[in-house]
Amino acid sequence: MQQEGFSSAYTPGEIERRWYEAWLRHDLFRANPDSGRPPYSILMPPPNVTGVLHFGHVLNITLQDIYIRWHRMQGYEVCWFPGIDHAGIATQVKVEQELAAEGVTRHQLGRERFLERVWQWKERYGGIILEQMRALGISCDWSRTLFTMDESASTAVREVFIRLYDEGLIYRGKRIINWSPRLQSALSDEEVVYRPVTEELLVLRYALEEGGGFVPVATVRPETIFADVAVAVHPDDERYRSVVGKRVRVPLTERFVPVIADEAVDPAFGTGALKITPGHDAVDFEIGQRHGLPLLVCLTPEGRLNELAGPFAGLERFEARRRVTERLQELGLLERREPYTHNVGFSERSGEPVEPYVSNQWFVRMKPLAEPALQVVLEGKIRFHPEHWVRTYEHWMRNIRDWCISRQIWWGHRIPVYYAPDGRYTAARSPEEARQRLGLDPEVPLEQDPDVLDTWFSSWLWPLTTMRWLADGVTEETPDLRVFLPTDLLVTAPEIIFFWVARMIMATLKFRGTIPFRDVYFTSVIRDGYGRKLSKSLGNSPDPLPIIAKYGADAVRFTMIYLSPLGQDVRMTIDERTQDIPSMEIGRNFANKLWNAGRFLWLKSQQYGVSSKPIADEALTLPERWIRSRFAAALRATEAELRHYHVNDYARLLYNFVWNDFCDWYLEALKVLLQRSTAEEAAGRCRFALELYEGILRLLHPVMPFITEELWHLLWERREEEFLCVAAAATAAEAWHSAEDEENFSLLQAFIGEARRLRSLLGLPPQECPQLFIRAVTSEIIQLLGSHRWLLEALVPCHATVLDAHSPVPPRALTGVVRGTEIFLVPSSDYDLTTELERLQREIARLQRLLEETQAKLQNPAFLQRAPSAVVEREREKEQSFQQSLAKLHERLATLQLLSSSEDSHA
RNA sequence: GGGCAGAUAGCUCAGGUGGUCCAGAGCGCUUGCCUUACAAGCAAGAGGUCGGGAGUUCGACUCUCCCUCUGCCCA
Repeated sequence: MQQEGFSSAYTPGEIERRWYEAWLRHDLFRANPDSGRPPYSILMPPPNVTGVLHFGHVLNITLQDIYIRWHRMQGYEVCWFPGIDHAGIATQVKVEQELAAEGVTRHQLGRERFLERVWQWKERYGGIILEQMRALGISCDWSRTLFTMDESASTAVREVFIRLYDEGLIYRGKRIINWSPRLQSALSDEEVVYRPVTEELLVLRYALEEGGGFVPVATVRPETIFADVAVAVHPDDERYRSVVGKRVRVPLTERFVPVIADEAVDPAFGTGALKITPGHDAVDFEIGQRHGLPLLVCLTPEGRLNELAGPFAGLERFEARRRVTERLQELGLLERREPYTHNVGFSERSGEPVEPYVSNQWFVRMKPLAEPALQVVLEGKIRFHPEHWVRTYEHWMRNIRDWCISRQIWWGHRIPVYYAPDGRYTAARSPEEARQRLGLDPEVPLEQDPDVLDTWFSSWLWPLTTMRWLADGVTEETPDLRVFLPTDLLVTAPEIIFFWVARMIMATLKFRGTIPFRDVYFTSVIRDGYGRKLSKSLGNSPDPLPIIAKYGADAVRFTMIYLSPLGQDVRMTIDERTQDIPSMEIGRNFANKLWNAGRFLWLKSQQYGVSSKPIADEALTLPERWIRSRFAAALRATEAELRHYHVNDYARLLYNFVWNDFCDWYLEALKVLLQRSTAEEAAGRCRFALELYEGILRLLHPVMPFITEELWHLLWERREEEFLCVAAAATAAEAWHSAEDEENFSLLQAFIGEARRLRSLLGLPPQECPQLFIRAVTSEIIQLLGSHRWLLEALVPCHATVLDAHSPVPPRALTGVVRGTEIFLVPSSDYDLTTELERLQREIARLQRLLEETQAKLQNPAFLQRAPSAVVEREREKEQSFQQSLAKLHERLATLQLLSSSEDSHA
């Protein structure tokens, strides 16, 4: 394409923009359910419409893209469904903030106009995150993007509500729910976060009606006494046995309430006697129901005391607590007070403590839905990765509670329930249908429920709505549903296993009779250098876009994957001042390495030419056969790692293969090899190298799509409309694997390594070539080293001579032993032998220790008797090899000692 | 309070089914090098009683139990 652009450093920016644009222009990501190819599909967890890209997304999205791209190259018909979530409360809060800046409340604006504002806001800011994701190169099918408030999704939501309502699985009920006084809305259990708070535990005196004393009652919420309906003790509690059944007076009121006995009371807590306030506590609510107690409510939805509180009415709840406590003290009804730390629920969205509150809400009966959803996971029809999440899932599913789906906000799917003036109500698609269902005349006015549905009520239908199920309210079958459901993989954060994953399983089983996905990958949680979750408020959640701009999308993708082991959190040091992530250098350096390997091959191709066929197998040298065998192994291993969702191992494997095997050894060998070849051979070797390198690009494409696409075009004559993105995956022939070549080459590597070690002791400049003597013991080694002398000489570097076992060697030399074979490096005359003497002595001591350990084992009769014979045999071999090496080193030591003493005497 | 995960080199982490190279990588550090692609690099090196204790075993970083600490989820 444009080979003059092969610079010495990889510059990602322009390349990434160019290729993403080209992929989109050629419509490479659009799925065709009718292609007849085997399908592979993924549902993208829809980011919130209010969302901005953070590193959790980067990891999540990259993981999905890897699997999508990998399967695309394997020949699957791939479909990745993107979308956006309307994020009810989060979005409404954002827009209300905007209004607040203008000095307007949503109530002043009214429902209609407020919703218009939200839609305007959505048009302006919604989906920015999808734009941001494009910078990562994700290959999802943009033509299928769905917004959870789209007409089609909303229709399906309404139909599902009506179906469940008709089946009796959705009901309206009075329940204690989590109420946010600030949001004026119910919250789901999942929207409440618990934090330890130190408050005061008060012991109050509830006077016995008959006189003669008090029952001491412990509470942290004195302001709710106005709604007390009983005092409860444990049935076995001796202290209170005599008062059970009697009546006590609620302090500050004229009311008398019974003392009851209930198993739920913990006798060890406080005084063992609790006030029962069913209107303001979930446990009390249940106790109240068990004992048929009345229900009193003394707080308003705004969190202020109501008329039940008499003179305290109108006070805000925490102010009320102080005032009530004061008054109790004045009246001598406060026995004692002590600090008490307990967990208090806070609203995740608005931050204030939630108020347990009795109100009319809509619920989904979960038990019947949970049962089959648990089974498909326990039976392994859906597999979790890592597997341990199954236990958490099971625990939750077995203890599941009904799902409160109504929210007292305006932005969301309005509950399709209509109320008649006579108080009757029904779910319906329209007021007309509601009148019909209720048997009312057309002119009877109806009122629609003002509440909207929990955001997750649309999310749990995601596998269905993305594929257009009931998009028009009637059509149950679509091409996408037929081909792409069940999807193959879901990649998501573990914290939404209950909000989302579990409920999608329930909904898809319920409405489609199938599982929504086969594998679920729970991603790592990204943390900063201190182990804290990344969050905007902590200032430790950098914007990925500048980091992508700085290091390149491929580098960021690669680093994230490289650092993310399955089931383990990821720690990344973040520079809080510059918002930089230094570990991104891993990926950037690797990309640069890959780039330069390509540049090297390109330069060599220019120099030697490239033949149309690679060099014949018979003409291949050991380094070439070795790297081909290693490539075959890397290919097999990467596929296995990806299949097992060990993505970090996939990245590490390729990193090590490219860097250590391909660049450090094969390319270094190739430099020498090309010089030693005829022109024809050299062109064939270039061809061979290029084909191998192309295989590497194919292996790396799923994780580093841009740089691999660019190199794929730079190094070959490609037509404009050819893309690595849709090319076939790499392959390797069976015959490429050769254990013998791998063994022989690793032997050469060991010799080169030892020689380099000796060489570095001399501190020689690179041009200088010392003499290297190798005294080989077997003819195989003599043969191997003799025929690869050129490789040793180039890579050490040195002048090498291979000798047989009994040949003399120069007395002044540094010594090493590689698997029983001695090597000698001859230093220049001024080298101080004492350094070498000391080194030899250390080496001897080290081997001596090892020998002793081995011998200790071999002298242990229990070991000889019980250990498997193969293990014993190996120990014997070790013993022998240590002894041999020691003998040689001792011999050297003696020679050198003699030499150095004679040198001393000369001096 | 219930459940789960983890504790290995200064930092971040690898080390299925116990013996295999005196425990590995990257970064950082030390030394020498701008050596025919890459200083975002090359070569060599230092650095760990594998959280503590007990047990099982001929043998434990690897299995069991207890303890300590860290984090997460749920109530």
